[in-house]
Formats: sequence, C-alpha cells, structure tokens
Amino acid sequence: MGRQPCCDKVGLKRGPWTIEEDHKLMNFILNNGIHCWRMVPKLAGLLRCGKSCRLRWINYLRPDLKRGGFTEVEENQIIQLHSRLGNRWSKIAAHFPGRTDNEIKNHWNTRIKKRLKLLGLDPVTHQPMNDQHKENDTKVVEDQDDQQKTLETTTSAESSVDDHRPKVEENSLEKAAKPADDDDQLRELVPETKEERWNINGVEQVSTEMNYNDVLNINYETVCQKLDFSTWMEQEMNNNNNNSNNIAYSYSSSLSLEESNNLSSPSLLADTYVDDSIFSWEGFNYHHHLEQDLFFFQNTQR
DNA sequence: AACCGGATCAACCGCGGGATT
DNA sequence: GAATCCCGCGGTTGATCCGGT
Repeated sequence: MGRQPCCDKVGLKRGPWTIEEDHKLMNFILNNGIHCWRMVPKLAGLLRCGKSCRLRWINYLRPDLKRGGFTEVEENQIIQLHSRLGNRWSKIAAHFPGRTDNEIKNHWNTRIKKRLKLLGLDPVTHQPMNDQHKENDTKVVEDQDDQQKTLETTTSAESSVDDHRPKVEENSLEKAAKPADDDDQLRELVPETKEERWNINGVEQVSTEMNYNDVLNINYETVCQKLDFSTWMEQEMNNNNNNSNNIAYSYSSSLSLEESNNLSSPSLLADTYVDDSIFSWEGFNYHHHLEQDLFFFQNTQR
C-alpha cells in the first residue's frame, strides 16, 4: 500500500549552493521542466534532496525573479495585503510577480514590522496601539514573535480589561485571525484597478498595482543593467585560453556557429545579447538555451 | 585592528493537505 | 478507508555582512 518511500537523506549535501550546483539544476530544469522534484536531484546529478532543489529554484534560480530591494509602493502593498491575509506569505507573494514568499516574509520580519511599530501600529492587527498595549504587544511580539499568541493576548486583553485602545472592529481582528479563504475572495476585496487607495491610521495610502507585463519589462531592464557582459567575457576568456569564439558558442547554443564567429569582441556579443530580437522577455521560453545562459550569468553576478 | 551586536537573507525543518497506491 | 508520499507553506536558524566602539 502507499507509494515508494521518499528519498533518504543519508549522504545528501546541505548548506549553501555552489555555482556548479546552480548551473546543474538550472540546466536540468530549463531543458526538462519540472515533473517530480524527488527525481530532479538524481536526474540532474545533484547530491541534494528534492525539497532543497525546489527551494533553490523557487527562491533563487527561477528566471522570472525580480531582484533588488522593495519599493515603498511594494511595501505599502505588502502591508495592505498582510492586513487582509495575515502571514499567508505565498498568497501575498502571488500579488508580486517575481517576488518569492520567502523574500516577502524576510522583508516583513526585518523591516516592515519595525516600520509599523515606529508608526505605532500593531504588526499583527494593523491597528493603532496605545501606550499600554504598545508595551504589552511589543513584549509579546519580541518575546515570542508568534502571531497566534499575540492575537490571543490582544483578544483576551480586550475582553478582560477596559482599556483605552480604540475599539477594534470585529471584522479586522477576524480578518487577521481568519484571512480570506482563497484568491477569489481576495479579488473581491482588492479591486482590479491600477491605483488603489486605503487608509492606515488616518493616513491615506496609495498603491499602484502593476500587471505582469510591467514587471517583466522592469525585469528586462534590471537584467540588462545587471549583466556586465564585458567583465564576464574577459574572465571567461582568461579561463578559456582567450578563445572568444569557443566561449560564445559554448555558452549560447542558440546562436549559430556563424553568428558566434561574427561576435568578434565581448562588447559586440553583449550588444547582440541585449538586442531585442534575441533577448526579449516576450519571447521567453524555458527551453531556450540563450535565456538559460543569461540567467545563469545573472545569478553568478551576485 | 579586533571585537561586538544588530540586520539581513538563504536555507532548513516540521507540518498539513491533497494525491496516490 | 488506510497508509504513504509529495508538495507547498510558514516558522526558524545560522552564516554573513556591516556599522559602531
């Protein structure tokens, strides 16, 4: 009964990924797609568990990842979504193409939480804290950092103590504790408008909702800016006995041999890569060798 | 220069839910 | 229906970075 046993973890590598491992995983996924994470490490020749590979791909190697810090608009949007969804990071991340749940979660815990506290807002309920509760809630959050416990503290205090805190609307607490069940419900809450306005602590907040194409266009710019082809090519030339033709061909099987022979200099190659006809998000294809090389380069830049 | 503490973030862990046998 | 697996999620950890002393 049941299925085949899961992979045992004996002899599997852990810890930070090497560039070689990244390249192996990326090459495998871009060429074969993902059918079963459990099989990926075996087929890709990696001494990792499938879970680790999945995480690495989703949080780091995925080609459509948006790099860089969060903008204020994004932060405000995260706050807004968190007030409605709670700590459902994957649901929140779904509204930010190119951002991962891990990234958003980290950003929330390290920055936004503090920002809200500075504004006198409870990061859990998103409601203003008076002095007494600011002290209590902060202590609970700092000591336990546990949303459920904080919620219990807050609600029990509310029922047992006649505090001076502004009365919290039943719905908002309920929303924090029991977020919307699915995206459909959320869509009802978040209008499909380009610009959205809401209110935090009496201050109007404005968020501009980007569509997926906008994000891809930004990614295009970012990738172009990040890719320092000349530097990379110089390094590669040193590593490969100064044979640029071989490099151009080996790292871009999507270019014909004739094309790569015409790329006489690193800068010319860079220009050719960035040219719309070759490097375009519109034509992005997981099985396209050029992109897999580009994104490998991109990630090795960090 | 060395040390320290806080901030950041990649990676891991454990769990729950749905799928599979 | 039970047992087991796989995947995805959220919480947590630990390595690294960085600024202050």
